[in-house]
Amino acid sequence: MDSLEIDTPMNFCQACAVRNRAICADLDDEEIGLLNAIGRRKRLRAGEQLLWEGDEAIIVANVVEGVLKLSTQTADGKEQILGMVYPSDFLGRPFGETTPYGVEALSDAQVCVFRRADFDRFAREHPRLEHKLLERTLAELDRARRWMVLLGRMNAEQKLATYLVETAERLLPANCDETKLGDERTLTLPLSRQQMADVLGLTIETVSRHISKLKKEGLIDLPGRRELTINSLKALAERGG
Amino acid sequence: MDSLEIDTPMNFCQACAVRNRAICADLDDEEIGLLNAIGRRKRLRAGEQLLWEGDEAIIVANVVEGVLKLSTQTADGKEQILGMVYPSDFLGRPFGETTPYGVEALSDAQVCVFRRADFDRFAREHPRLEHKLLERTLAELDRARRWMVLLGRMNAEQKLATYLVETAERLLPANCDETKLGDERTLTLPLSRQQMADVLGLTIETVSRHISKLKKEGLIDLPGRRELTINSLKALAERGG
DNA sequence: TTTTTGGTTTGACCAAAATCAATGACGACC
DNA sequence: GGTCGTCATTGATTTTGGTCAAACCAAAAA
Repeated sequence: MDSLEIDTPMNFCQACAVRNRAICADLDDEEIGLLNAIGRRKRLRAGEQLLWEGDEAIIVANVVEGVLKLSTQTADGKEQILGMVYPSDFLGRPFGETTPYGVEALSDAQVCVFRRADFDRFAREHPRLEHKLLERTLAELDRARRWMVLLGRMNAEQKLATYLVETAERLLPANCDETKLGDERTLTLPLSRQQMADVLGLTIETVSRHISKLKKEGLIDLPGRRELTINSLKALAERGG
Repeated sequence: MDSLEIDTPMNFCQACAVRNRAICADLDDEEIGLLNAIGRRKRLRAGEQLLWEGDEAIIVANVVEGVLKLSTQTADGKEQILGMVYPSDFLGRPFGETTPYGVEALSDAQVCVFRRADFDRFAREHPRLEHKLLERTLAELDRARRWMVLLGRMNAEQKLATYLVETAERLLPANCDETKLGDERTLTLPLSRQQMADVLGLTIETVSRHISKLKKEGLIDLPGRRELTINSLKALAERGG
């Protein structure tokens, strides 16, 4: 299957949901028009793979909608999730020969796809875009390094608590605190237990055990397998070290 | 102490040892002159700290000579080394408020230091420099992510073997192989056992034990505490998973 | 030379997480 | 409503790496 298969022409950047947050935010109308001409909108179903690890780096993309994971396999078959990308995030490896990780949609998703060669050329000719990309890449590097501390120096409980706090901060309605009740402290986990294990460098059993432990201790509740209620974000954050 | 203390004015980029490899490589003479005007050469002694974690991001720098480590502390006092920088590498956090890691010289070193504000302005006005910085940052992100796999999914032996192979590949004379004898397969380790532990997310005892194990098994020899002889790079690489 | 010092090695023991193995629960589909 | 398949939980056991403590060693200082 051709990975540049076109689902929808990307005609209307103007109406794009992430127009003001993605790396194209600083471009003027003329530039947007040019970018429009080299990009294509693509829809992905949950579970569909956009890029394979080690592939020639043919494409890069902007996320418009949905959540995707970046991940890699070890020689002995274990998986490590390297990062998650959300709407307005950029993915792929510009200015590189191969894509160093696989990309898979975790939910149904929409992305703007560019051939890497086209994108590289466009970027070099448009410093404002390159600047945005640089700022994002620097922020991503900071994030990867914080995650290195989690992977290298935290125990299972700290890893899990840190992950849950981070997830809550991203997904829970803003300025939610302990005083809120019910739904407002409940979120839908974007990852399965196995995927959490792959993010945290643990096994599924260890994740499950520590989630149960946090529940038993009253810090969280589990209305459903994919539902999580935070009873005390503060206490949870303290467990994160 | 003012961290912009000047040791030597950075007058002669032309004569700089890393002139053709650092991010300034693509600049023309006029641009180099401008960059020259905002940078200062600084010497560091082994063990001296250039940046403190959490500091306002006042400065960024290019490494001219020596090796430095980027590292961070956890709440419970453990250290995680996030990366090492070598001559021609860039360090610091441009376009950011705070420096997310401490920087310490592991050997005597020389760096070109810039006030962050000056550097940021210069970079925005010189897309060729920004492009170089972007390429480096992307490469660094790839490297950080590969390290995440090591930290998250490898056991102690795999971590150590991987580290030793990587170190050998950087420090051993090029195209060295098993057929070589004696000195040509021996290198000086740039890190102490404790620092290796901090890079690999282990304790010093575990590092020591596994080094002894690899020695007992004949894959390596230890002529001195800081000396390492590789008997079989291939076999060592296999241990790395 | 002897002493001191700091990094390193080694051993005994312990705790945490992985592994192995059932069992349980939920949703999709018939 | 029942059955299948997937995912999650729980328990028993093993393995790994961490912790604590002691010995070791080499280089620098006295």
